[in-house]
Amino acid sequence: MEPLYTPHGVEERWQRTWEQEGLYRAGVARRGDETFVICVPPPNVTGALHMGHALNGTIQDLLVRWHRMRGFDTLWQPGYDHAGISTQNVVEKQLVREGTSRKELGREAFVERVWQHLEETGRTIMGQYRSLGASLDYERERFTMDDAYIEAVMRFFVRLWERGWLYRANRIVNWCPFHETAISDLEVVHEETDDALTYARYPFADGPLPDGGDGITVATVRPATILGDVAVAVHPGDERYREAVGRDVIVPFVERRVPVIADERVDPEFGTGALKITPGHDPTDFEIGRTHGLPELIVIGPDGRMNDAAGELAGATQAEADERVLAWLKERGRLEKRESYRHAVGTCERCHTRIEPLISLQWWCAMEEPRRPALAALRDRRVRYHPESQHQFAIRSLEEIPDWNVSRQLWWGHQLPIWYCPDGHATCAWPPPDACADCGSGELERDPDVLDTWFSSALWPYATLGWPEQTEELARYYPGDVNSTAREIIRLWENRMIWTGLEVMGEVPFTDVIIHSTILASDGRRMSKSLGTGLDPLDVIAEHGADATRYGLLKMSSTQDVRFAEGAIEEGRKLANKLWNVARLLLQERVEPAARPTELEERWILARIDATRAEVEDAWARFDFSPSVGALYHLTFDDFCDWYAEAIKPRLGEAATRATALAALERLLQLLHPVLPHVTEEIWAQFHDAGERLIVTPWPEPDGAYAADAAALDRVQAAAATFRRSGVQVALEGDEQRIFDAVVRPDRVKVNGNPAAELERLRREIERGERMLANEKFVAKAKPEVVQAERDKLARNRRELDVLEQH
RNA sequence: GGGCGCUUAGCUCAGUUGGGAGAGCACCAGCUCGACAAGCUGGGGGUCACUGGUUCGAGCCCAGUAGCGCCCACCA
Repeated sequence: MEPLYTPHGVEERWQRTWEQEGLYRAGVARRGDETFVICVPPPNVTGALHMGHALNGTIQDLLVRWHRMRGFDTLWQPGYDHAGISTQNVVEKQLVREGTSRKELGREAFVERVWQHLEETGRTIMGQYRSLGASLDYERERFTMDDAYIEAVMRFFVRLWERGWLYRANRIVNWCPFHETAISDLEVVHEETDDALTYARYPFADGPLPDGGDGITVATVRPATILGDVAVAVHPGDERYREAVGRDVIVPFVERRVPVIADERVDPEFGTGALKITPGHDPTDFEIGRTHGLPELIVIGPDGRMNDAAGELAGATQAEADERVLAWLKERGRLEKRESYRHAVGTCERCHTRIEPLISLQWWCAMEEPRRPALAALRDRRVRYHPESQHQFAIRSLEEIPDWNVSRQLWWGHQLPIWYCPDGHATCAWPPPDACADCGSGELERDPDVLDTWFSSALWPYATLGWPEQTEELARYYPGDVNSTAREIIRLWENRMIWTGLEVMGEVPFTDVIIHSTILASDGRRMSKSLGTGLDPLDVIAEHGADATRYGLLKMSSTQDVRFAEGAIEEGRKLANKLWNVARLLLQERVEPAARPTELEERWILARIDATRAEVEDAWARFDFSPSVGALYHLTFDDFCDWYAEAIKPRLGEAATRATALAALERLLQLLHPVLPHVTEEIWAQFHDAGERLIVTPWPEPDGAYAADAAALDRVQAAAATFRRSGVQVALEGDEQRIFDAVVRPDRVKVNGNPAAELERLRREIERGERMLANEKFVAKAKPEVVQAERDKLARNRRELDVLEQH
């Protein structure tokens, strides 16, 4: 064994060994009927592991390794998501670089091309999980586009249809002109953009008002949409426009006569307080239009250009149309002013093209009914989000959930199981129907749209187990236990798994959802490729090792945003190195590990290990990881190495001492294994056969045999501190003196303390205690045990002061 | 605009029901003792963002202020 532990090579070797020996398989170490199931949030096939994945993977792996050791039938389900729009986006951009396009290729060839792309790049992600030491059951990899999974998606869609929750409707949607598809609100990202606010004059159609007003000025950032105006709206309480409401104005450029209406959704503070209403191209206007029964004019097409309804501007880009409209206004003196205006504009999260709000015919899933059982489950805490604040957020999200637009005008994804006959009847069925359910026509054409990619993700916990087939695995492993993910996925994924799980299986898919921290760059900014603040976890692993990376990530995780701290990773590396070296000390001559403590320090370390076991179990059960790794660090460095190993050094030649030491080391390695799987397994292998791997060894049982000794070293440690600070030895007896001599080595170590400073410190403490106890209100009102503790402390300090003063 | 969170040592962060301000790193000093490209020991360093309040007692509870971050959001 080398003095410096180097993870490289060691970690890869164990990752291969564990997998080859089948130790990642579900149920491998089960010793009872209890199951523990986590499914990994399926990463996008196109993506690469980022720091969030690494933290999430570490948390899940810790829980899985822990439960595996506890004898649970453990399943950690891996897989990928086809990531509809993201994947299509990547391939489409490739095609653009190659000088061709999706449309040139045609749908079939394009989908073929996507599959090719996945062959090349898609399968690298699991390799990244392997590098982290993630003990997923890799043999069970699932993909949302596998045949069996497609079957599940189709069957689920038909089920929703049969429930009467699916409907087709024209609504305003977020339209991405690049991908030419609708996307959900959750896929829109708002970006600050510099725009111009144009103030345009709309004259009254029937001449000036009695008070002399001859028109209304409205403000818009998109002059081209003036062509689609069907009204001008003002706030009902706005005195400025009291006379105008009910009259008509003339829309510029198209010279259309439209009414002035009153609606309280108009903000009288903004612009002129008058809003032009364009139901075809603005969500608020759409709502107002529907309320007032206004026509819905569409002047911009799916490609983002002006359409035929725009007359002479048909085919123009919006920028061109803006110019033409502005020129028209200017010529006629209707352009009041233009001012620069910075505001948030919705863009497609994948291609960052400006979103075009568009009225479009889409399939929707009504949410009123399906959300109900999920809401009840959250309120009853049959599912709990951690931390609690996220639980509240999840509930609010379900309370406010809008109907779900499930159709996408993409080519990559699950095509809707809906067929239309020439009469326009829609038949929803799977397997594909032979005839129209309404008229019996055999001429059926399948709806070209595909499902929102999150539709298939929503089925992940049971579709991966074989649903809709009633497989043994589904019966055994559903419902699962824990799901762990990032905050922004709560509405997209978590809540949807909960309601679909309740719908299909009648039970929630898991009982706990861990919403892990977001890891920010070390300067506090968001980690992102475009900002150049991203950090590749594989680089961190390459530099410090997977164990250190895991330790560091767990150490960092705490509140919802944490800064990446390399120091935390370095701490993990030091812990692995320390463990390695104390093992070198204890394994110099091999004996059979056996806990037969005869000495005080031996009972003490066993008690300390057991106390830490309890502490760690408690923290992990609460999904609180950061303090637990700190406790393990303290146990290893301070208790195990600095006190226990030092105390037994003089007796290391005795086989019995080493046997107990190795038994203690075994327990230490077991506690550390879920955090640092590789180095612990590597050390374990130094004194165990291949037949007994640490990864599947039983987690230490509670062992209260030495609990009384947990505090036994307190006096020795206090004496050591006094000696080191002052050079004065407090009298000890027997074992305590022996341990003191072994650890402190008073005869060989020069004291660097300062007796005067120690005296002063003690006097200050005593004075403080006396002051508190002299306070009648404190003595009267504080809890009795607190008062007693103060008295004890004061007495102890006085005794120590006596000893010091005598020297 | 709404929600959530943060503000504690030079840096990154812990501080569980209110009762002696902590860790790791960095820095300074001493030691080298049977493992530790290091380790061990000790030390310096903090108005716990600010202002009020509750309390015998507040980093912790309450109200407010300021700054920062993330998420969400249809002010044209």
